[in-house]
Amino acid sequence: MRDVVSYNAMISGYARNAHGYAALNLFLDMKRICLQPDDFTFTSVLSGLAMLVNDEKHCQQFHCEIVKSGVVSVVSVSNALISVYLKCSSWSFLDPARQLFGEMPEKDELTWTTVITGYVRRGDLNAAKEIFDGMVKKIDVTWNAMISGYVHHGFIMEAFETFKKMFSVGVTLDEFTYTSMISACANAGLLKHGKQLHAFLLRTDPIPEPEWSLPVKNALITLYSKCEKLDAARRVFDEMSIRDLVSWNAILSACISVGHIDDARQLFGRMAERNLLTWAVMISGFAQNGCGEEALKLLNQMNKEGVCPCDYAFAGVFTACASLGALKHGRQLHSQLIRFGYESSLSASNALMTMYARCGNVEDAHCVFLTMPAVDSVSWNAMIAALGQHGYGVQALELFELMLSEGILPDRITFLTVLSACSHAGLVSEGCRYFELMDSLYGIAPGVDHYARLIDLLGRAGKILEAKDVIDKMPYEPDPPIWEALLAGCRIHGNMEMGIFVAERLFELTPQHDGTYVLLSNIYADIGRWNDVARVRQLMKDRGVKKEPGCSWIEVANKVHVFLVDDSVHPEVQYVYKFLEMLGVKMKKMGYVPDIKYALHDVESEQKEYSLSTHSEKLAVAFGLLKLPMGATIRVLKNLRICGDCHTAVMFMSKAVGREIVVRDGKRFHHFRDGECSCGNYW
DNA sequence: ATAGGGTTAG
Repeated sequence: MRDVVSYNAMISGYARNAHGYAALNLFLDMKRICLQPDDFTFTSVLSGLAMLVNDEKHCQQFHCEIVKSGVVSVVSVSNALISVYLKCSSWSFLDPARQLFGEMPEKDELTWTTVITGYVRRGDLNAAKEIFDGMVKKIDVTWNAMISGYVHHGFIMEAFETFKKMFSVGVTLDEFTYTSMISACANAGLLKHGKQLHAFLLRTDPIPEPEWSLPVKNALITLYSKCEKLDAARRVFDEMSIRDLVSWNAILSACISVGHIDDARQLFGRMAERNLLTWAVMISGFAQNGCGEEALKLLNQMNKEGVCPCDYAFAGVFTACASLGALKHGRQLHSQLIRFGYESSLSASNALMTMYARCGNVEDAHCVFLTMPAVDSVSWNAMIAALGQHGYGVQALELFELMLSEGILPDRITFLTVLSACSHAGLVSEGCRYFELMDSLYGIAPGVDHYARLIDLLGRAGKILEAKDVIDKMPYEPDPPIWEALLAGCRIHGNMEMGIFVAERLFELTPQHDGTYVLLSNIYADIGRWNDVARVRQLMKDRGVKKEPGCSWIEVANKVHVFLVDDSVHPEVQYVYKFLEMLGVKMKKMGYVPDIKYALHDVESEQKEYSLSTHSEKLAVAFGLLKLPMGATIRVLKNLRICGDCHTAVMFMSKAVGREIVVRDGKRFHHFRDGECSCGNYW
């Protein structure tokens, strides 16, 4: 015969196995045959319902039933009811839970802890804390729940305070406590504290190290990884006797974050099991480390293996397309993104914006920005940066002001992009003003990287002495980017004396960096001191410094064509040379004079002109003119900064052929149209 | 009732 006891057994069996509705049906069944449910029945059905998401209707129904049945004073029943209330996503369900909690004549640890974790999960740490403080007999789970709540919501100080208190009142720390605290240290980059926890765990924990739970060790991998201690992370990983997917993903992202892409590739290959996270990490890892093609291939492989890419994977491939300048490919992926239904994904859209911008297409970037259903500070920063890189300094600042007026607080990245935007557009006084405001109004202390932008801004504008003055007074030791910015200013404005001084500093700091030699020799070349040019070149040779070869590329018919200086590899390069020769005649008639001083070599003038005319950017532009359909914008990408002569030449080309030409160099974008460049010769 | 792995902006 079916009696209450047998129903209860079945219901609790269903509930334990997450069959909430099956449990519910049995309960209704009981009522149909007029069996009176008891407190155990209610507890079981409710715990089944708690496993379902967001069943608000049954929640309220049960509340009434329970009150009618008179079992509301049974602690386990009320506990279960509270827990179901707290699983509902709507805020209006907090109040009945809270009220029930207040009305309970008797509460146990579970009651308190359930309510606390309910609030923690909603991110209301203050409410959680209030209840926590009112709890007299706190158990370890309660402490751990509070700590993990603080950690998850970024309240590191509070997590530490709670941890200290827990320790001082003599509650035994368990692996939950350690895991949360170690991950707190990882998030905040607190290596010292993290290491102390690790050591403390080794010294005092009764559980021997090999038997520590996986989460503790996984958290340790992340701790060392986030603190840039790859060796330590690797050691933890290698010494684990059992590893799960989380361990593998953790060590994988550890390798990627320090740029060890070969190790990452190898680990990825060795993984017996992968999930969406694995793929996404690997794809963006490739993208960030200059392996764009591999990132794209991996997305294909993912599809082939029947794994549906998540939005993070898309963010990764957009980053890849951005660095490759693969606009067509990026567009195709954009439509795939929409087909997969991720168009409102924040991270994918942010990456998408940058993809369009870095492929030379600010308009589409702006379009993405405007149509995003929700934006965050990353989106604002990306759009401001896009405008700045393309030389639209005024628009960048307007957007920045709009951001402020919408109440979005700028962060340190925002100011980096704002300062660059000013620098590219020659907005000196504006840049200086924002630099001041950064600290005084927004409380962001400028970092050495902000100073480098300021130096760049002043240096480009010819305010070399002011820039030097800033360096002398700033609260940092000048690092190479600071000196490089100043040297570039000296180069533009022909300040030889300061240039030599700065070059000396750089020779001390980074003797292997080719840029210093190139800039210094250009300074000498500007004023015709060919002996010094030769001396610098010799110095380079003696020290074994190789100049990074210039290379440019262009996408034609979904294929990327790469050109090197004096290219002889590209199958159609001979046509390109011929075309350039013809075009050169027309350009010279229009007034183009090759600027020979940009050649590094001190050779005969005629040869100089020849060697200049074969810079990779000219080849790529010419190839685009030959191959792309009439009227299409030519988009060329270059690894180094565009040379002065090429810049002039492309201006003339744009006029001679009546085409728009966009060149992305190592620093920024140049939009050539009708003989002019968007940078206003200011780059 | 409590724990571990990710993304996008420079």
